[in-house]
Amino acid sequence: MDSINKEQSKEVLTIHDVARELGVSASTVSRAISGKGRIGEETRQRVLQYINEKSFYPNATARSLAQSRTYNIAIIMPEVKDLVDMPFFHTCMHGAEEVAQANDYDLLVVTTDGINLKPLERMVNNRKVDGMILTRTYENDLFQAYLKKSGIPFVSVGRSKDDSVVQIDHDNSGACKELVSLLFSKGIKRVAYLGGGMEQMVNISRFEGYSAAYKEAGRKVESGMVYTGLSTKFQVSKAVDELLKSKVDCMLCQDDYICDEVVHHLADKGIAIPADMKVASCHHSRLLDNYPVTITSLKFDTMEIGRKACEVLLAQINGEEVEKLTLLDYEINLKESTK
Amino acid sequence: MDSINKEQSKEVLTIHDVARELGVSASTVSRAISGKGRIGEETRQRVLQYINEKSFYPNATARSLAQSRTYNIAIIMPEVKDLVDMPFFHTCMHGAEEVAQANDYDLLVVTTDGINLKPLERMVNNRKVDGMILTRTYENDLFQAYLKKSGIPFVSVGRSKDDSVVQIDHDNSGACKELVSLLFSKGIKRVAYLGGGMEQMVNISRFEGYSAAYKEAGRKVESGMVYTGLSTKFQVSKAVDELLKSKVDCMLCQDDYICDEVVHHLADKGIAIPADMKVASCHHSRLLDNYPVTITSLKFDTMEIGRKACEVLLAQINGEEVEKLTLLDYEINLKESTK
DNA sequence: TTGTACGCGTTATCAT
DNA sequence: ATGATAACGCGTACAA
Repeated sequence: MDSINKEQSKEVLTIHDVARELGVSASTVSRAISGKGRIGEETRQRVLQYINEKSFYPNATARSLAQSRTYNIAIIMPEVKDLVDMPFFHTCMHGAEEVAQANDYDLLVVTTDGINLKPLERMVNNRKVDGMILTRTYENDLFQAYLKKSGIPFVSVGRSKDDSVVQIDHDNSGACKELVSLLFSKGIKRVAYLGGGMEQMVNISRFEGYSAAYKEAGRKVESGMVYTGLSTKFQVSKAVDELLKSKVDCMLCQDDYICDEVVHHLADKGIAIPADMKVASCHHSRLLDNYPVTITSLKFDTMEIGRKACEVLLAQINGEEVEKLTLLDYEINLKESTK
Repeated sequence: MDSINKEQSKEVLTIHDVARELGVSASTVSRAISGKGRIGEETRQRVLQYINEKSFYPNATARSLAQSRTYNIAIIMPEVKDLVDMPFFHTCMHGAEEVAQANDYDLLVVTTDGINLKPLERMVNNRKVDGMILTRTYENDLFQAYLKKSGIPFVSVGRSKDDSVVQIDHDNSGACKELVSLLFSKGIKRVAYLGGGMEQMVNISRFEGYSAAYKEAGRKVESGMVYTGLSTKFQVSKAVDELLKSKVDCMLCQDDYICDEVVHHLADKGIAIPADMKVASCHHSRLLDNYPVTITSLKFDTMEIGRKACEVLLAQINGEEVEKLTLLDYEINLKESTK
């Protein structure tokens, strides 16, 4: 009587219920499910079939507690102010999620501005995740410093100044270098650079590539042809105006946001692309697809960087030795804008 | 000796360590932290001060197990194909996360296409979350049906055909109705409608509003002025071409994606907005900010819908009685395009 | 191969 | 007000 009531009142099955029903012990059921430890193939099948029939799913929380493993990871997302940044981070997140799911992991989102450590601390202290993915890196990165100190496994999407940090990135530097070299080889001599904030590593990498191309060509970057720290449309258009006075052949834009403004401003001025001015972008997005003239740009597989970051993180969580630096491939799309 | 070793080998503190150190019992520490149950103010302070000093944080997993509560919720995101959809869902997610964090909850992301139930089932079966937010609703919604059957608390961002589902939405219908009525009152008589797939509830709501405005004006919607199911640029431009033959005054676009194409196509045709044709959009995004002419549109606070959805879900999880339907406000921005 | 017993770190019930 | 003790559901060393 007692046992019947007990059984009926159970909302969901536990490993013990299954064990009792099958006349085996709970540990046997556990072994059958996890595949760890020796177990007779026959009983194994019997258990698996039963839990499949009854659609029993082991309690993830209990498993977490017993294994001190949450099967969760977190992805730290920046607060996106510019809409153009959103596709990158969102798609990256999606890639990470895909790999996470495939490994029976779940993905937790944490959004932070670039300053406040609180959300990170909370996540670390609560121990609800086994590791973290950092999706925007800075030259002086407080988040990395904190995570390193905390001891929690993490990887960074984007380069770090700290070599001990596990980094996954597109080869932004190599890509920009090759792009500029390619422009040179097409007879485009004076390539100007229009960039945003240099506190973000991705922007540093791109500028490095630009500089490297000049160096390899035996030339020096002319200071008058480089604009960085551009954050508003007005600043971009002003930079364009100044560059127009100094006889540049091509404007290389650090990202599609800047490129968007450059294209519009040139159009307003009645300057034809590519006849009067070449334009190229260090980052492609569909924003660039809306122009009458197609834009030469670098293309990175954003989903892939998310996937890779998650793969490396999981490997690290599993105690495997991982590469400190994983550089992903890029595509250079030569289009009309540099013809 | 034994106890010293034990203490030293501890990686992180537990509630028992704290208890032993303070000469109290574990339950007292628990009470001090949770605030539940009676406890002397003096000891309470003593415990709180100690755990603050030692920066002790209770193990979230253990707490989950004991309370059968995960302090996690999931947000189900659609796989975004159109870039224009991304801001909505991403911002909505951000809003939800904000409220979640504020309530000591964490947010898990699950991306699904509109068909495959597996990711949802996995989430439900694993019991890693206390509830879910559904962010895209369909007229015939398999996800809602499944979640309802599963018994897990959930809310939907967007309307549902099922009245028993807890829904949070902008008043898309009301907004569209008011917009069209406003256009009528400005002397704009023939307002055409260009919309996408009618399997999504948001699109159904908008069209309902459009129809309602006609009805209120004592007029009937002319079938030749309504295009739905538009999904490619080509389809949109073809619809525009056809409408141009039939003397419409204004093209009302269901979303910014369609509006974008309409604006571009009209420009290609040399048709001036608003002189030759008025244009309005049922959804605003920064995509619309890039045009030479500003576009009349509806504006919804996307962050707010995410926040609200999370609030209602948490209330529901806490066993509170919640409204079945929460409609959020909207803004109508009258701009040049309908002057 | 299988079962027993204990640990994982809390919360909650019942005494005191 | 506080403490002992039993859950919560699973994993695992150890024993059989």
